[in-house]
Amino acid sequence: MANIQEVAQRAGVSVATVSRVFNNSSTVAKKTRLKVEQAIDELNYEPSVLGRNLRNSESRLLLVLIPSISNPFYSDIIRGIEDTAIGLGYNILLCETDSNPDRESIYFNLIRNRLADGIISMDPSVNKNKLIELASQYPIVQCSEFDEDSSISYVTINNELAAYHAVKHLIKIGQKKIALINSDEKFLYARERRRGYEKALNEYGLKVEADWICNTESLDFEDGKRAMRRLLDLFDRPTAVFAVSDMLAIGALKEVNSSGLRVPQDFAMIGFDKIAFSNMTHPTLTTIAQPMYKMGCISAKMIINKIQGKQVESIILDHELVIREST
Amino acid sequence: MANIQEVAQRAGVSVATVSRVFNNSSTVAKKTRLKVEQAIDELNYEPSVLGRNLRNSESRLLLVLIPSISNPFYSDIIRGIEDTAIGLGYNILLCETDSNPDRESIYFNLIRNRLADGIISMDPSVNKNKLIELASQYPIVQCSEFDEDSSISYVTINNELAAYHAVKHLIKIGQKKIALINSDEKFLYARERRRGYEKALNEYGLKVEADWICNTESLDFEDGKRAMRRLLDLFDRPTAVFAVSDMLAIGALKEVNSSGLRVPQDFAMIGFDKIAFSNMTHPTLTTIAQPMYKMGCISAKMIINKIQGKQVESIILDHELVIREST
DNA sequence: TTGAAAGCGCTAACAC
DNA sequence: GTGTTAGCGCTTTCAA
Repeated sequence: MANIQEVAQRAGVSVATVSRVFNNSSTVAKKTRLKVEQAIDELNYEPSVLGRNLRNSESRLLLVLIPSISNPFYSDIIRGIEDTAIGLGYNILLCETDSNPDRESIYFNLIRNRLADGIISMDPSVNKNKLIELASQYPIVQCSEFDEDSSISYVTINNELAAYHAVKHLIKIGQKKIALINSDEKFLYARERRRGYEKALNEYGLKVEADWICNTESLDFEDGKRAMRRLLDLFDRPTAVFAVSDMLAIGALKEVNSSGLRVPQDFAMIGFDKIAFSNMTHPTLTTIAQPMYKMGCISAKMIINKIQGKQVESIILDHELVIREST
Repeated sequence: MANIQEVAQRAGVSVATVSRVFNNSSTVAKKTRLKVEQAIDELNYEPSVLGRNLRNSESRLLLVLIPSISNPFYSDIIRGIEDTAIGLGYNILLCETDSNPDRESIYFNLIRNRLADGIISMDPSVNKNKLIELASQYPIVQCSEFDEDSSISYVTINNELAAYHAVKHLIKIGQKKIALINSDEKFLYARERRRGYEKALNEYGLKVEADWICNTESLDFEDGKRAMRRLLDLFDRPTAVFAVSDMLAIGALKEVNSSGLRVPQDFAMIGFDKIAFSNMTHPTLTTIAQPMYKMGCISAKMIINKIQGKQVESIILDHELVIREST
């Protein structure tokens, strides 16, 4: 593969001129530019990002940390990030952390190695202290997840209000015995969504039953199934469930279906996230939509602004109730 | 962030010695090594990958091209690639091409820019000629997809045989009217799976009905639904379907469910891929499992061998029939 | 066992 | 408008 030297030689100019042509520096005569462009074509030349980045100490690469790419929740966010970042001349390194601290440090080192210019983190169980420490030296933003007490900028939704709307919808369609399938409340969003759930119940004079609140270990289909099993085994069964994630709701739905109850006639179900699958279940799932694509776009814009030294502010976006067959 | 210079200064040695310590060169005295290691610790030094790579003209980065991260088919493969690659000192750049040639060239340029050392492509609709041209200059392997007439190494399964097994399973459980929901036959795997379908029918004296073969535009849920709708509207309806992808099968299943037919009593369904979601449907989906994780591991090993100049050979792996509720 | 120095490919400051 | 050259951070030869 040709380098800038050979192009310069072939075009009969200096390397500086070749560089100027590539960077659209205006101070190149048309004739010279033409000569150079021809040489570039002939040699099929592409500048080495390595050389350029070393010189400029930037890589134009963004790290995107996610726990698992198999979680469809992240698809649209990532598309938003990619579209925005590529438009602004940055490329994306998708990093699957598996919520594993070792995996995570590998990726953290990538930014300390200057192989990436910034990080967008969507990992809720990220090593908090390390992230905060890193954020004091390098550009970092959080998307969807965030820490209340750190100064890392974020983009997210109002989880409490969204949960409140979900539960209120169940109440409005006549449900009185509403259970909550929540994830581990070590996560901020889980605590917030629980608050929203309780707020709606209180507002309509419904009692919060401890038995009707399940906490799952993770957000998998199986967790949803298990939680639903537990609820159906209760003496005083609920007749509706608000699950804090569609995957949990889909697991719960599967369990309800298997038990012979009909949805929505005998049982109502509402999820959270509006993942693509939530429209493929039988029946389709009512859910809360987060503006994922937009969240991705904004977080990309945010991190790039931060990299370029601009001031950035955290943003809270609106959610939307999507009513489908399950309620 | 400290650089090698500062570490050398602090340790009272030359930069060459610091480099030796970092690269485990044996020719460093214990005492010197200790001094250097202390300086490294104190300054919290991490070598710049940019500098190192420029010098060595390697990046230890692998590109993984996939059409869409939201397709769960790729999850396990990618996990296999990651586990293997990270173990061998390489990091992964996940590239979503959206099957968009423009997107694709961005990533192709990354390797021409020496920002990546090799490519694992899983994109079936990749610009074939460009990929072949690139493969003549850079290390490239194909995973799952491949071209019969190119010399690019690949790892895949025997698609014809797998389809044959799927259809044979339907026949064995008494099905006689078996439809095929296939994707676009511009893809090699689609042509191969069709051959397997026809072979099984022929072997058991069942006629191949043109009406019972649907080709879909892409592999989405909606395509499966549409295809199933068409089949159910036929005067002479099939009573079983082999879909060449779980997503298509799940769409078809949804349509069957909605039409009031019961699965598996009135209608049998078999998919392909064993994506996680195929176990979450109602009823759960019988499917053909590809050894995805293993495919990932092998393709990673393969590309790294290729990068290191070793000879590599294409591999065909075994598949497995997973019988669940839908048949 | 260690150091000096060249050079990987590029950009930008400076000179002409 | 263009060329010369220093230097980004590192590894590796060569010499001591």
